[in-house]
Amino acid sequence: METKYNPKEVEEKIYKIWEESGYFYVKTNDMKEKYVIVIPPPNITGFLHMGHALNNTIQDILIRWKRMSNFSALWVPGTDHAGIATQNVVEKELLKKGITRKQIGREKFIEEVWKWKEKYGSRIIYQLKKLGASCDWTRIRFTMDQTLSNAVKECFIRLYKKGLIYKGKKIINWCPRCETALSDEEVEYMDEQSQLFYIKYPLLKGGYIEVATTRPETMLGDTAVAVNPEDKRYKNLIGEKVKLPFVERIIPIIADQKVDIEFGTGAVKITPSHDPNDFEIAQKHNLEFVLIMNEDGTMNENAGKFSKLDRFECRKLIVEELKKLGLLSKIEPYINRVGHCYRCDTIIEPYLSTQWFVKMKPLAEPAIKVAEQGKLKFYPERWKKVYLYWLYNVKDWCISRQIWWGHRIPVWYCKNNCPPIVEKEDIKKCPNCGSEELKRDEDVLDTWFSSWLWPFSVFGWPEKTKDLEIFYPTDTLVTAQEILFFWVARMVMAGLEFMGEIPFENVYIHGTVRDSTGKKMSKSLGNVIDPVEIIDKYGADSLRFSLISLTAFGQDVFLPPDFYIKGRNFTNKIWNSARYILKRCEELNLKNISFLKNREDIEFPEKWILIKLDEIVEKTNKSLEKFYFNEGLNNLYSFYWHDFCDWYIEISKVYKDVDYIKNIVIPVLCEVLIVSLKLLHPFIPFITEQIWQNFRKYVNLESESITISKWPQSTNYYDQETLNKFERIKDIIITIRDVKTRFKIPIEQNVECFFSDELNQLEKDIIKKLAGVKEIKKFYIEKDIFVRHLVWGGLGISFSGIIDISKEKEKRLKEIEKLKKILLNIENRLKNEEFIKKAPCEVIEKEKKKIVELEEKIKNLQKDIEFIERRSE
RNA sequence: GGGCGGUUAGCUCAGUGGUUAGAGCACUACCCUUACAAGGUAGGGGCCGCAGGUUCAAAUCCUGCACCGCCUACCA
Repeated sequence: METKYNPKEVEEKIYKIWEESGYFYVKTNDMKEKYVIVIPPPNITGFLHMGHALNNTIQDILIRWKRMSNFSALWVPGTDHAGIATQNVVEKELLKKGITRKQIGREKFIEEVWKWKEKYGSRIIYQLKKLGASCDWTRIRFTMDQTLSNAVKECFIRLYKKGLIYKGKKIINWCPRCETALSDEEVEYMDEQSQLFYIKYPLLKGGYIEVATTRPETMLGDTAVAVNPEDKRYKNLIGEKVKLPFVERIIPIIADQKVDIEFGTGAVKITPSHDPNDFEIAQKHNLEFVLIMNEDGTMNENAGKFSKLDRFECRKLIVEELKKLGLLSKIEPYINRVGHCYRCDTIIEPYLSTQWFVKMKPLAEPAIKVAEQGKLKFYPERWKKVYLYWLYNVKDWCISRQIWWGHRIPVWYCKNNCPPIVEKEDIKKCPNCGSEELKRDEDVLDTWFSSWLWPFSVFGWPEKTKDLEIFYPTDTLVTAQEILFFWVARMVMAGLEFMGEIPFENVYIHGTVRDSTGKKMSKSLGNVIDPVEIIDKYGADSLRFSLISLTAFGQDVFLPPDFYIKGRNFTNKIWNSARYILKRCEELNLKNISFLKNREDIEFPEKWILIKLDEIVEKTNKSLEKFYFNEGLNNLYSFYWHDFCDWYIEISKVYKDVDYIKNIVIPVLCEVLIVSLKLLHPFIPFITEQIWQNFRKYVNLESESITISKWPQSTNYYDQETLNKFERIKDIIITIRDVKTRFKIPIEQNVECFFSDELNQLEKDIIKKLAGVKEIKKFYIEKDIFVRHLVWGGLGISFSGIIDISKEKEKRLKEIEKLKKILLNIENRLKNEEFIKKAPCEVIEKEKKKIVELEEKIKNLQKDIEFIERRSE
């Protein structure tokens, strides 16, 4: 074994073995209790980023833990076809060759997308494997697979027949660059510095009414001006007519409660085809609908002389012309929220359009119930409120997209105006009139319309497959807050609607990974830390360890650029400690080492580390059960490094009795190592597997791979006396080291020590080795001995030439002062009747004990001072 | 506007009412002691954002405030 751990050599090789051995494959004919996670399918266009790394590490921890705990643990992987994103990527590729999608046509374009998918679509899968994800790759799914497409069609048809899917003309979010409708969730709002324009609209009877708007170009589509019926300023104008500048349309002034008297001028222009509120008002008042834009964001013929202009060019021009006409009374700076396309960042246009919608209220009701009743659990729980709030206010879901890549809507229209035909199989004839002149709906479905079926479509729904029967519902969903509405809420609705059961019981929502200043990591900000780069340089284990160790339960994590160091150092520590133990096995030529069956006849250091080991098993289980991954991992870190390496392994070097070493020390070292490896394996799978393999030559290990080994159980091994004994030795050693450091005596320079209490030979040997002591003698006071008084007794250290003894006195005086303060506090607490009355007994007992301890400590310090004073006389 | 989260060591963060508030990194001193310098030993460093309150007891619970971040909403 090398002195430095080299993850690069190890990880790739090990992953291959895991995959080939089929450890991640779950057989349905040999089922134990199941534990199922379906992956949040990454986009085929995606690259692994820190968010993925965190998300998938957490899933892997859960799955590996459950797999070792004797569950049939299934993690279903897959990818998402990501309609708009993928279409954009492929379009850009084609454009490099000077080809547009419209030139080659729909069929050819889709072929191109499939080609692209075959080439690059599994990039992210490859990266997940690098991370160590133990998915069952035999069950990998893609949202455009035949079976999943079938599920989408089935879902569409069922909802359509139930009247939950309808086609309607409404204001939707339109992306003029992607030239498609978007759902409300796909729009990202950003506060932007814009302007509020105050425009005078000429009244037919003479004079003006002034309106305020942020989008003056939409005035070309105005069909009314609205005021609040209570507004005294405008009461007499209600029913009057306005002559709209430029288009010269005569439009009415109407009254509506919704108009805010306080805002702007109190009069609002109504553009029913380009604003959701105006749309509603227009419906109520039977106003005209005038669409003034083309799908690409240019003005259409209704815009008169402004037609063909881009919408923002048009805005500029309109403002100029209004100025010329003297109709622009003022411009105020104004901050408002502007919607952007979440795929291409283009400013969204609210746009009147005919689209397909899902009626959400009936689907939301059961999804609300399961959360309210606590059947669906959120970790951290606060997300339940967010989830419910969204569902209480849910609006209909616009599911049609005017793009080519995706699931095409299974609807045909007959030339003879028959009702739309909704069918799973492609049809040739109208079932109504027999006409063969049918036209299929051009649109495809929102990508999330396939994702919301994911927890059962991956198992073959609507076919009644064995997988579906066994694995649905799944157990835990691990995801980020960003897609709570997009995906989680909708999956719950779909699960309840189509399967009659929630798709998962636990929703664990982890934080967002940000840079060290709190910003989201994004390519455009240039603040991205690339996980793949870190895996290549320092190993997946380093990345996983550092990420999990830093990420508190449900909290966002701010990553400093050197965050991987903790994991890198720790894996190296594990590596070297294992190397040491292995070397000792080798030297003694030991084979088939078994763990101790009998823990009676062993010395206290062995007992101590085994007690500590038992304790860490229990702690780890508790942390994992509550999804407190960082707590679990940091406890393991501290146990392994500080208890095991710093203390026990060092003590293991003390023993000279070869039989005891062979029969007791080595088996204990091996047991602690192996059990620790198991506990660490879900977090850092590669290095733990590699060491497991290295030890198979020497230790009787239950399985050929740690991946399929048995998860440790605590045995309630405990003994207070051993713990006390160990603490005493620790205290003595630390004190000697401290004194030596203080007096600049090198650790390796052996000194003489004197101790008043009894010490057995083993204890003496341990102290000698770990504190650098030549000999330990019975305590007595002599001139050139430096004395420290411990709770356990007087400790003297022989030395020549103390450098500054007055500093020692000062230090003790300071310490006494501090302790006296604490002592006074506790004494007052104990004098307090309320405290005695109300505090639990054990707390009071604890406080009393503390007093004794503090008094003892103070006494010892005073003895030290007396000694120092006597010496310096 | 509403909601949620955060504010603890120089930095990134733990701390789920009960000792004298912790970790990693960074820092200081001494050590290449044959598992490990990606290491060892010892150490320095905190009005726990501010102001009140509840409690025998508050970093922890409550209220208000300040600042940072996020999510949401039809003030055009």
